[in-house]
Amino acid sequence: MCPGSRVFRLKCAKSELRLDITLQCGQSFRWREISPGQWRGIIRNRVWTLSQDDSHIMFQTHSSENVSARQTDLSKQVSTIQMKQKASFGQATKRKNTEDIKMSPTNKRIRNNQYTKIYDCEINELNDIGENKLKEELRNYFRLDISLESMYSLWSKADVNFAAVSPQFHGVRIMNQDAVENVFSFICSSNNNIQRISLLVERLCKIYGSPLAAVDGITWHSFPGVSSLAAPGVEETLREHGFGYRAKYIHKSAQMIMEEGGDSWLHSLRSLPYYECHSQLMRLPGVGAKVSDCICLMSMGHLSAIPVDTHVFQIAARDYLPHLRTCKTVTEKVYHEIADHFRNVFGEYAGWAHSVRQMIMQYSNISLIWNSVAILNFPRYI
DNA sequence: ACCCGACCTGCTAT
DNA sequence: AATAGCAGGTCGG
Repeated sequence: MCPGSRVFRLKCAKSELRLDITLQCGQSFRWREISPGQWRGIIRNRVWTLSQDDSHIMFQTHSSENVSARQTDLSKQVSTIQMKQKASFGQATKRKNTEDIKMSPTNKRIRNNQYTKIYDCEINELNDIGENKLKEELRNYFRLDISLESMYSLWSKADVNFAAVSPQFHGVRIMNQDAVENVFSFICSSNNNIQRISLLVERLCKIYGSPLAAVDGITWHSFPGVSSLAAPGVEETLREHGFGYRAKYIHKSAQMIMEEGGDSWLHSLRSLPYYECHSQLMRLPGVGAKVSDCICLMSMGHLSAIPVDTHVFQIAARDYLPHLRTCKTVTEKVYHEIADHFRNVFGEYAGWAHSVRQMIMQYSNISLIWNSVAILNFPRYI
């Protein structure tokens, strides 16, 4: 572990949580394996490092105390200007943002590293967080209040395929993610691969997020607020940064969320019944049925939501619903038929069960491609 | 109601 | 060395 901040232990059997698959299976796109068995990422605007043994999760959090002190006056100026721009999104002109885009790579590098000083005071206030509160955040993020062992045995009874693949892969969890991060990450996911999704999400944070802490020389940024993604010029900027057609979706969705009432509107969807939540999210540009279900499942607390992607469609047609083999495309009707089928099979936590099965299958396949003898590792990103 | 092509980008496999 | 093919989709005709 990185020296400087204290390492805590949270009692948690490995059969209840397996970090490697859970963190790298395409739920969240911001976790990195910084050394074997050691993961670093962000929960609730704090940088965490996690590892585990058979009985405990070891964790530590990182604050900007660790940010190296090198900072020039120039970069301070740059960052102050940037902050002002961010703060006054309402009055920000398109031209200001265009200037932003055209910054030289050097200036960009300076800028990206250097909001830090400004945030020091805020972060230091956060330092006073007790061990118990951190543990609570961890429990909440991984939904540790739900016992997985009993769920696995339930799901194994419900589905022979689950029973077949699950024994070697206990502890795969659906995380309870931040809704804003979830929405925009999965807008990035359309017609895309995990490697590039991770890259885009990281880029989004670097451009529009704020620095949280520098750890081992790497500055970690918060996920951008909705208002900064709704600001003028965002689409153009994101296009220049390789987001392709998703740039428009991100910008328009951010604007729509702001019109509806911002974060509080998004969070209020949690309390709607699943189907209503699902259709409300689908109003956002770039959010179709599949992405909406990802969000329902991973950040809205609707654990019966089943994201049906092309892969799920193929498996469903092959192994469960043969009459769908002739379908050319996944229409809304077919989509719901597949989702409803798995909800009937698995019951209340169908989305979790189904995702675990998919992840395991995917994990196994990918590993087998990488090493034809043993199941070793998930591919590393970046 | 269903089907189809277009859409950005970057990595693979010919 | 160039180029089709494709990746956990979405949208509009």
